[in-house]
Amino acid sequence: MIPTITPDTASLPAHGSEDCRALSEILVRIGDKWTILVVGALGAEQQRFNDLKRLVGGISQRMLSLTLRGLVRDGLATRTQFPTIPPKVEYALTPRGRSLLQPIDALADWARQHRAEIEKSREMFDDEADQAVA
Amino acid sequence: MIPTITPDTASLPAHGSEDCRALSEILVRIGDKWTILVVGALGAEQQRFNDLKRLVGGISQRMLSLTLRGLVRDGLATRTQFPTIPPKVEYALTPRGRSLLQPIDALADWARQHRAEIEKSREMFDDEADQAVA
DNA sequence: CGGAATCCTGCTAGATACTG
DNA sequence: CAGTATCTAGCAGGATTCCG
Repeated sequence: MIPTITPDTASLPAHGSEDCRALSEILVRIGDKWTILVVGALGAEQQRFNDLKRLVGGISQRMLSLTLRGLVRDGLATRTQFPTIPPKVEYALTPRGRSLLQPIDALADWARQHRAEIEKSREMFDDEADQAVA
Repeated sequence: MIPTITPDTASLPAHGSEDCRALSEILVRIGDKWTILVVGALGAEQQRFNDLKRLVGGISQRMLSLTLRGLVRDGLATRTQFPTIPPKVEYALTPRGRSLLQPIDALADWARQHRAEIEKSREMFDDEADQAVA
């Protein structure tokens, strides 16, 4: 029986190959188009729905709503609604949500350090591809 | 002019709000369904195409091919082909690719530490939703 | 203001078949 | 063995509309 790596039973050699499926799971969770940006927008302080919408430029109401509900569902954010008129709802990161900022920042650091090189690699790669065609 | 956070001009408050778009970029890069698993499979040592296909269970030839090409394009992996019959191609992480393993592992650690709690939060959230319906 | 419901569409990724 | 080419279904996500 050879152990395989699947999105459901993922493993990274660095950690042995039992159950790193956890990594795959959370990447599905935070690897989508908006979650990280919303978490970032919530990072400093709690925010109201439309403030978040403005802060995270380009997001639709639908996707902001879905993203926030996902965060709340996973206990990464809280939703507090005030029964005023007009209604007011505030979202904030939970301690668990804030703890996510650290590995996220590590990734962001890596991204900043390697962005230029990666961009250069891409150009080289694409240029070679063009030459191969010509 | 209020600065906004978009997938193209992303920012995390933790790092000031100029150009954390880099994070969003690399999340698009590694946040997909297969890249992390392939990087993980390449983590220990170089691998041949069909070995990777076996290692990363469930991936199609097409997606493995596309994923590998993306990694090579970004200078995260190398492709070495031997003009033998039958052909033999080996993929390996570059130093840059290996350096990615560290922030990835930080994320994996976070995932392992919080997986159970998140799972519990989800069940609670879903139960409450069910009650609301009933 | 803060959503939910509906509709519609482009792209992703799986399956299959073919090639050097 | 190591891919590419083609076709297609499903779904993510945008736009729009309506509601408390």
